Amino acid sequence: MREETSKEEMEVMDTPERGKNSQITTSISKFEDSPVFNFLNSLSPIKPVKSIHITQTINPLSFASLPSVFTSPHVSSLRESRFLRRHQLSDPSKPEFSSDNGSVVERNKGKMDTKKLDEQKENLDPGTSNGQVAGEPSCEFDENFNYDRNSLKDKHVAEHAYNHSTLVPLVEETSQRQLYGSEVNKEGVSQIDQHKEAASCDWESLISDASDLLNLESPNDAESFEKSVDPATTFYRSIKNAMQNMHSLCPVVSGEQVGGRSEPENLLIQPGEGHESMDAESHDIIAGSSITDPTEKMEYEHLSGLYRGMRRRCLVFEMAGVRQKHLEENSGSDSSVLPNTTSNLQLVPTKRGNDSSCRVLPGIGLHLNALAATPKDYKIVNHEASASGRLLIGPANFHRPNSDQESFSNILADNLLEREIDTVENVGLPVEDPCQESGYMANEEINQCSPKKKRRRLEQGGEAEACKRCNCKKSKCLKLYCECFAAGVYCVEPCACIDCFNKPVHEDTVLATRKQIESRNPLAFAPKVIRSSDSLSEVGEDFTKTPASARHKRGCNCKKSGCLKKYCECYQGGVGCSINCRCEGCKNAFGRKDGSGILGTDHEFEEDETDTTERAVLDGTSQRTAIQSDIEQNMDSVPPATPLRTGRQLVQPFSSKRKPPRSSSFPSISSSSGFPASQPFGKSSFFLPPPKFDQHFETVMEDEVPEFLQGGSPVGGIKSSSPNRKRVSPPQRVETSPGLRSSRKLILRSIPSFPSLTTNQ
DNA sequence: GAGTTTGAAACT
DNA sequence: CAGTTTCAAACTC
Repeated sequence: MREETSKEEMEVMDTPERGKNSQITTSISKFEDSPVFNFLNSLSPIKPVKSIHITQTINPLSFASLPSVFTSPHVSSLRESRFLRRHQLSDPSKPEFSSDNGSVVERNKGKMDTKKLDEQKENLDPGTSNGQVAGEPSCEFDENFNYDRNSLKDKHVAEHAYNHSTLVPLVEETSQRQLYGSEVNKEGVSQIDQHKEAASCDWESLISDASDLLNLESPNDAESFEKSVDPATTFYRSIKNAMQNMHSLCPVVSGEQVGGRSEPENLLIQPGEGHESMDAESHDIIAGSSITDPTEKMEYEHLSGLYRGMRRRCLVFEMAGVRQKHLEENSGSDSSVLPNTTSNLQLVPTKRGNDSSCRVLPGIGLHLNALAATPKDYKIVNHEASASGRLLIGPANFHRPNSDQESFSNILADNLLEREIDTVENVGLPVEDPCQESGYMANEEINQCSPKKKRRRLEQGGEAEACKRCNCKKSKCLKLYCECFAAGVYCVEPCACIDCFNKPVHEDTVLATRKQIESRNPLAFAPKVIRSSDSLSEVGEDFTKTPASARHKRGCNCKKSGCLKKYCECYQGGVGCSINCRCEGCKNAFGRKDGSGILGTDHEFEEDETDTTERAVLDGTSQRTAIQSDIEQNMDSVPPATPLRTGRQLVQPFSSKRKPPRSSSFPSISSSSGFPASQPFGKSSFFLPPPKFDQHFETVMEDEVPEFLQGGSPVGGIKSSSPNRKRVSPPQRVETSPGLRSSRKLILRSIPSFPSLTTNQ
């Protein structure tokens, strides 16, 4: 097993070393062929996998890594990954490294000195600074955990390296550097300590840089990184130089050679490393590989940010009910990778009321919880729908990176879309970001820890969640009037609500209320805006389209606003009006009901949704169609049916498939967040709500997960049921519209299955 | 910051 | 299902 992992790692490392890998594999194969090996194999149920396995294992590893990421909230997977990278790879070239270091340092010390923090804050954007600072606490554990892991790994590596520096093919200079460093350390413990100290110091100094980097997000900060790193960097450099010299002297060092020689050693070494270390490495490697590209890094960051944002409140929400389970489950599921993280999250003391959100993390919102609860679901969701991932926040995040790049890409695309949308909005529409970023940001960020505002936006849900603040005076924040509640998040300090019951303290009440609402409208907490992943990815370029691609499940009922103001949920969600809308005088900039809008016809939307849903579910395109059709059909009959996702089932509580009134629309986020039970997909939770852009995200997110819902297109179906029915009625399915719809029809036919899904609830 | 407008949510 | 009321956000001043 280990061997495989090591191999995988090697592969991951990719680059020139592959040749090595081949060699290694050969050696391994020899090893395997040995009588002893055979004997062992006979004893062990585990069949010896040859080099081939490696590839497979890699994936698993990646997954494992994901969870870790997931677990770490604020810091977000990114940091962790980065962090790991650093330690393991200690790749100076990467700017992130510095940031990671910073985080690491903090971890080590527990917390940065207030002064340092302040400095960092100053350096950082207000939003980011807040997020980091606030968020750090929550993340600390995770970070620490990672740190430990890294240290462990480093130790292992060092040892191994020491014996067989060549063994570690990892590779690249950075990795080599570490190895060398480790070797050096071995030579003298004192040296090691010194190095560590130096490193720590560097880390600290780096932290600020890291924060800056984070803000900047510029991938190419190697230079800055180095500068910032000074001590550590210098140290590594010296080591590196020495290593290079060594290499010059001894050709062996090259990965290939190493692989050839040490194969056996490698095997041993890896095994030696604890699972954790393995995971960490894998993570690191993965991260490294994934991150390698600046663009990728960016994406990563975005995602992480989103996740971060998402986590906050939603998580909190669920904490109440689910927490315990989640904790257990999470620990269990994630445990492999991040057991600590979960605990960490929980542990993370929330500084504020908001903090509760942080706490929540562990619990996650109901939706989230549901997701968390069922790891399987997670995976599914993740893979299938990025959206779900969102809700899940954690999960989604995780998955994306490793397993589903597609989802990842989708997410990224979503982000892009959001951005685009922003641009669009700039053009005409108002952006809500301000709230999020400005006011909420701080709080939210704090909770989330994620510095990046963008992410927040992206995470509609997150934003919504994060940013959302309510002002409820009479509803006690226990009705959908309350944005927080609707989003499935607890109210936080920023909220100006009166007699608020939407707090962790009143979990029972909140949950009960949610159930009631869901009983009425299963989709009440579902994302309001559904976006088809397809639309995103496909549309991609045309942000104009993108908005259109997404739709409001229910549709709006605007009469005076012309769907040009936030009063309009469609507009607010950054999506065009669709057939489902009953609006009068629709002038929605994102797309008019009549189809005159940017996007074009509602039909498209519908299609998109269906597509998205399908995609989310199937990944496979071909399947999609079938599935979509099914889904759509289901939707008609049933809500979103999310057959796919188990979560859906939960989500769908709404008994009546159709009925789900509009609910289908709800903010995915909310749905997720809030009432977890119903919608596992929490995904939506991320995005959903209000947020305009966020919504986009949400929509996106939703697309994936919600897709189910959508798929459900249900929206339409649901819508029909919902108050808006009028709009709905036309509902999509009917297909008044030409071409696109026709497709739908087909889909509907195929559908039948759904009902069962919906039935679950 | 107060008041108005708006449309969703909730209620009948 | 339709109509009305309630509510809080969005908006305006």
